[in-house]
Amino acid sequence: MSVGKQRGYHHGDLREALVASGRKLLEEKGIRGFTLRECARRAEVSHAAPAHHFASMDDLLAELVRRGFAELNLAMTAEAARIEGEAAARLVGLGVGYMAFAAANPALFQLMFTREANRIDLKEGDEGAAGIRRLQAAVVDELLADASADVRQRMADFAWATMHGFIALVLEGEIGGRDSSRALKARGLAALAAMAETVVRVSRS
Amino acid sequence: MSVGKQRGYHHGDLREALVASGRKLLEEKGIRGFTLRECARRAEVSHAAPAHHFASMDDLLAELVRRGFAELNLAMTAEAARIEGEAAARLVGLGVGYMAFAAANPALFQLMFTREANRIDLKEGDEGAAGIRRLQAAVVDELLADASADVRQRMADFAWATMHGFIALVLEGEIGGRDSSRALKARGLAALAAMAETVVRVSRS
DNA sequence: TTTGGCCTCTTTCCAGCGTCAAGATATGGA
DNA sequence: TCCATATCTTGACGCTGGAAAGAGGCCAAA
Repeated sequence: MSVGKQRGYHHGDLREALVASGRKLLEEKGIRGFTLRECARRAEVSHAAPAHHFASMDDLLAELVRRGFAELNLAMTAEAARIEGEAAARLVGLGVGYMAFAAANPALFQLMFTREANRIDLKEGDEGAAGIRRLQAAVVDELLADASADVRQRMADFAWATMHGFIALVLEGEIGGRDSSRALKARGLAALAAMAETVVRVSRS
Repeated sequence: MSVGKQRGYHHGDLREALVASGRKLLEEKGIRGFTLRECARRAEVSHAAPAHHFASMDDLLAELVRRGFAELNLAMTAEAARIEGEAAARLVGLGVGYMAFAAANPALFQLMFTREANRIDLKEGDEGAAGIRRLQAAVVDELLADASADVRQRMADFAWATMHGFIALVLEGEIGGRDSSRALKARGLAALAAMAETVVRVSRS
């Protein structure tokens, strides 16, 4: 409903409208510039209306984070599926999907991974980043089928740390601040390649 | 002055007191729970007093970040200096210092590396994380003396990404959430070892 | 079709926030 | 000693998140 039409007393789908305006606002102003009242304003609704859909501002932020993880999962899965090659190539693919999502949604990504500093608690049933860990662990386990559980865990740590650290530093401008997008991608791929190579080497030892 | 003594109209060293109370408050409440008025309250001063020492709240936060980078630099330097071994061992040492600082100051560390999302701008002369990059680059260059500038840069990226990513994920509870401190350190050292080994391997090819 | 209950949204209010302006007070050099 | 200046307080403004109370529209049961 309501594309271009006048809306009456009821909004129609305020919850989704708040999620959409909230997400845009988060990217525009950063987490500290995020306000519930501005979200409501952009949804053309009174400042108290959101309370009927989200118990608090943190509740809306938690929903954004939840959807962010779902999308991140999708981005990684899609990129890995595009690759027909071996497990090592798929490991790189997961990293590419991870970085692509982060680059497209920098503020949301940073919020997803600084929930502690921002005191954002997910709901009970919400699994957070567990899906991402599972995606990676599956590929690492495939590469290290003969290794001990300990080695497999350590290589999964290492793989996640490398790809997470690289894009986190890029988002802060600490890596490749002046690089072209093209050059930056090359640097990212180089980091992912070094990571995958290390995992593969362990599998052969 | 003033340990246990009554203080008069003037505080004596309000600037340092605000930095101290601010840092504690940041760790206690997280970035979104940080308020200038609470800093002032803890320094036993009126809510408007900080304005004479910091132009704004962000100005105080920027000062905390600035000092954070200085301390991080020190922690890394000290840990690397403790090590008498080869460059590879010192590279691991830098990572140990990095992680130790982050673990001791989680909220500050996360703020230092999410300035973008938090819209914290450093002052003109402030070099931010450049010192950290230099520390790492020096060791990596030593290991890869014969390599091209491109390879050296990519290995520096890789080294920083791995150690940053690992501790960032630990702070979020994504890695080693249930581990003992001892087990967690072992996992961190394993990640650093895998990283250093990769850099060394490149130097031999 | 009418009616009554419920969900959605608005209005109003509160305390706390960052920041500014104006006034009070102490300090230290002339 | 005196006064300019730096430091701190008080009070005010508009903003925020949240609670409370009432108005408006929807829908199912009668």
